Amino acid sequence: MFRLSRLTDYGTVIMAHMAREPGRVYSAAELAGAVGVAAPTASKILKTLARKALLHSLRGAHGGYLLARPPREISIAQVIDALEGPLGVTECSVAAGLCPQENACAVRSHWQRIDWALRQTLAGLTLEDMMQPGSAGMPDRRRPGHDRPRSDGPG
Amino acid sequence: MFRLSRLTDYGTVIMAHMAREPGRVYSAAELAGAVGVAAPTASKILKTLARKALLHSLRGAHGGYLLARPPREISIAQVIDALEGPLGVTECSVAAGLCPQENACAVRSHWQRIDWALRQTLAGLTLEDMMQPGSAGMPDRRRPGHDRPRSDGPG
DNA sequence: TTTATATAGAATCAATTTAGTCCTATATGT
DNA sequence: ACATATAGGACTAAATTGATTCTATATAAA
Repeated sequence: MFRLSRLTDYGTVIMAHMAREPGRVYSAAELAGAVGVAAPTASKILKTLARKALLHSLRGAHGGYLLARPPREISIAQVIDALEGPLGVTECSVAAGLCPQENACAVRSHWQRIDWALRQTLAGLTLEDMMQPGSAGMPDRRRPGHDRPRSDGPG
Repeated sequence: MFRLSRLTDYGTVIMAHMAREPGRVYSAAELAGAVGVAAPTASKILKTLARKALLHSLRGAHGGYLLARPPREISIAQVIDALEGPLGVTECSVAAGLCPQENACAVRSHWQRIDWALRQTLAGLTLEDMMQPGSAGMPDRRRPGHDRPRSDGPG
């Protein structure tokens, strides 16, 4: 599937929601309601994000969570790292080689390049970007009709 | 983990191996040995790739598989599509209508854009590229997947 | 024609991963 | 003291994945 886990997906939505009022304290229950996930699930995600220092937490009555930094200083790459560990397209692109053959080694270096490109994309996208609806406010968007990339093959 | 499945990983290695002699017919058993995966596993991957028309298959004695097109005309994006379906970073970025929050969700369009960028990267990388050693030789190697033998035998 | 080889495809089984929930401890405002 | 809220871990259930097995079919060669 090549997918993020659903918890990570929720996490980005929660973070984007919080980014709309950066200084505010949100309780787990409130955020669960706002983004439409079950309370224990939201709570689990928030605990992880707090442990990874992307959120600050306040315990006790009227406690909750708030962004540890301004939205423009929190990247999607950081959120993904917090919720599912170092990103990598294949196991061997992260850990030591799995392939006994020369050509397999060649494959590995290409995966690593892909990882790098992907990381660049995700590291350049911040919560500030993510909280804007649609594609209107995208930092480096391409306009339709200009600069069309080559298509994906025989399709 | 944001990873390709291991079968897809094997698939790319198998395809890269086959790309070294594009016109040649390889049996499943031979390829299994060459890349170091169990024969039934290689077979399963090859069947799928053949069904998706990235390989041609020849049945019967001295049968096997060969690339359906020259290596430079087969992209990694195509291999991934064949082995794990349409790539997409999140569920909602691929299929509409799964998430009740869809209309209100600010992040969806951003995921779609990331999908697009990733696809461009993978569509631009062909088997011809993959079979060239990229940069570094690899210091250590290990056998893929099957260092954990399953005992299904007596007992 | 028979036999050995090899893929097609479905079904199955086991292991792992993920999602979701629950419980107890601790901190804080009223 | 009490109500509220997070911390952290343990636990269960479900989905996904990896790997195997079985039957059918096609082909080359004896």
